[in-house]
Amino acid sequence: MYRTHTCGELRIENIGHEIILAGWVQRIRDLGAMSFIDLRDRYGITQLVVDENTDESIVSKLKELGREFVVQAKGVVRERLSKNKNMPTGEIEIALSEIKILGPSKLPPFTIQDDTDGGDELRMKYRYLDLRRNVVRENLVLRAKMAHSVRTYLNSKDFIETETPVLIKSTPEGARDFVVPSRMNTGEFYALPQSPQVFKQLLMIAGFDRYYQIVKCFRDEDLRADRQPEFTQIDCEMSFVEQKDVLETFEGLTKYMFKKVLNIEVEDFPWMPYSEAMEKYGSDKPDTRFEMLLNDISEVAKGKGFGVFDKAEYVGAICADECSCYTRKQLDQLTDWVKRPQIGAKGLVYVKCNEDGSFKSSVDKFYSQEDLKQWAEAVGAKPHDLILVMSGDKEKTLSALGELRLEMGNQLKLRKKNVFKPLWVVDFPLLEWNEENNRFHAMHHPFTSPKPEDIALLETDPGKVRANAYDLVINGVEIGGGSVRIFNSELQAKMFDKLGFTPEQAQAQFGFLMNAFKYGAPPHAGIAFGFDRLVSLFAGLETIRDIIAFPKNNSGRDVMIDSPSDISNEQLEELNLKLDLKENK
RNA sequence: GGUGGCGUAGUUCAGUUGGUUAGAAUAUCGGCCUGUCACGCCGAGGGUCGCGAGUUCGAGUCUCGUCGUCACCGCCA
Repeated sequence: MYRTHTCGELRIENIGHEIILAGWVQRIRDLGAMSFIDLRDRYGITQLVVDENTDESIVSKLKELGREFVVQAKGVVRERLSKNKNMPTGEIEIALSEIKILGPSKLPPFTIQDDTDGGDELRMKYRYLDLRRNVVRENLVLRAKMAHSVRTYLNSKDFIETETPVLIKSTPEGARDFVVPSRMNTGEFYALPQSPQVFKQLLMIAGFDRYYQIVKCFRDEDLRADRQPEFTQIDCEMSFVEQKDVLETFEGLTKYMFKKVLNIEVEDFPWMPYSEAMEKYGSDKPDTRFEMLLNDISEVAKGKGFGVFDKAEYVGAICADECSCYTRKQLDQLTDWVKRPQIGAKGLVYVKCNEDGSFKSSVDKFYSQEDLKQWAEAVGAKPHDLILVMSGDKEKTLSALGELRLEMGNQLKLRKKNVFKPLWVVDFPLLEWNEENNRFHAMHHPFTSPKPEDIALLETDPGKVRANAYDLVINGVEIGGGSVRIFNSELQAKMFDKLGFTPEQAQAQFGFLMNAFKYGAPPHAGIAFGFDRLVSLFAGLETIRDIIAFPKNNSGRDVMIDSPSDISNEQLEELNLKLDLKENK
C-alpha cells in the first residue's frame, strides 16, 4: 500500500493519526532550521514539515528533492501553528517520520501551477506535465462529467449505446476522408468515418429504434481553434419520430446537462428559420445573447443620389446602443476592420444620433436630416446611438454585417461567457450550389429529406427546396445538427441524381443503404452534437484543445509524440505503397 | 491554397532612429534564515537573438526566402 490517504482529504479531525501520503513535490520552502514541502496529487495539496525534532537522515534527504519528484511520505497529522485558510488542508500538516523517493524528476520545462509560465507550444510538447495542472485537469473532469450525464439521460430514455466501425469506406460527399491502406486487400483502402451516419440509419432499419454513441469522427480538413482532425460527437438516431420529437428529446438532454453540470436552468429553445437567421443576424449560427439586429434599409437609403448605395443590391444597418460617442479614430478602426480580406467589405457608413435629435453621418453630402431620420426609424435608433451601414451583394453584405455585429458585441461586452442562449435554427436549404464543380451539394448530407411541400421544387428550383434539417446553436456556436432522413429508396435515388451521381455511382457508393431501404425502413431522424464544442462552451473556453487530453496543433500534428511520421520501407512494401512526393522536404 | 501576428536566457517578455559588453522578471544553483504557504534576504551561472541569404562601415532591429507556432479566410455534407 503506497498511501493511506490522498493529499486532499486530511482535516483537523485526523490529528494524531499516523498516515502515509504519496504525490508530487509542488514546492519546498527551506527556512533553515525547518522546511515545508507541499505535496500534491489530483485531490489537493498537503504540507509536510521538517523541524528540529525531525530525524537527521530525513533532513539530509531533503537536499536530494526537487520540484515534481514523486515521493512517499510517512508521518503524523498535527495541527498547524499558523493556519492557511485558503486551502482545504490548511489547518493541518504532517510531521515527517520517513520520506522515500519513488520517482525523481528532471527540472520541468515550465512550472506546474495554475498560472504557469509555459507557453502553448511547450505545454503541448510536455502535455503530460501540463495535465498535472489543476486548470487543465478540471477541464477534463468537466468533460467526463458531461459524458456521464449524456449517458445517464439517454439511457433513461431507452436509447441503446451501440458501437459502429472505425474502418469504413470512403465516399465522395462531404469532407475529405482520412484513409487507411488494407494489407490483406491489396491496393484498397478503408476510410475513417466523418460520422457514423449510414450505420445509425442501418440500425434504425434493424429496428433498434433509439441509438446513441459518444464517438470519434475524423475529417481531413484545415483546422481552427474549434476544429480538430479527430473530434467527438454525441451521435443519435430515432425511429418513428418527426422533427419535433427529436428537438424535444435533445432540448431535454441539453437542459439536463446545463442543470446537472452547471446548475443552470435554461429557457425553452426558440425555433428560428434559417432565412430569418440570415436576415436578422447575418449568420446561420446567430449569437442571441444580444439584439443589435440587422435591418434592411434599402428602401430609404436608395435613390437619393449616393451612387454606392444606389447600385447596391442591398443596404443594411445595425444600431449600436449608446455609441454615438465613438470617435473618428474608433470609426476609422471599425472601417479598417470590415475592410480586412477576412470580411472583405468595401467600406462602412456611420450615422451618429445626437442628443437633440439631429444626425451626423459620413454621407451628409447625400442625405438630408429628414432622410437620416428615416434610417433611424428603420433601425429603431434613439439619441446617443450609432448606426452602422454596409451595402453590396445581399448575401455577402448580410454576412459582413453579421461579423460587424459580433465585433460590436465584443467591444460592448455583450457576449457574456456565463449567459447561455440556445436556439434551434430550422428549415435549412436542402442543397447549395457549388461554384467549383458546378453542381449542387447537400447542405447537410445526402440522406436529408426535403420538406414534403417543397419536393415539387426539386425539379424546378432545387436551390429553393428547404430541408427537414436543424441545428442547435448556443451563443453563436454551432453545437450540433441533424435532420429527418429519407427512408424511401426512390426519393433517395432522386437526391443522388440531383447531386450529380449517375445511378451506377450511387449504387456503387451507397447501394447497401438504398437496398436496405427496400426491406422495410421506418421513418427516422437523428442528430449529432459536437461534444468538444459543448464542453468548451460549458468551460467558457474559445478553443477545444483545452478540453482534449492530447490534442493536435493547427497543422494536425501531435507535437508530443511527433505524429504524423514516416513509416519504414518494409511497411510501405507490405502495403504495396510507393511514395511520389511532389516536393522534397 | 491565402492573409496577418509571433519566434531574444530553462520559461514569460522588454530591447528606442541600424551603433559600445543584449536587459528584466521568474526558474535554477550556492549562502543566510524556526511558522512558511507566490516565504524573505544576499550572491552566481545561464544567449546559435528560429534558420539561411542580402543591404550596410556596422543587423536582435531593415529586405527576401525558409521553418515553427497561433488566429482568421477558403475548406469543414
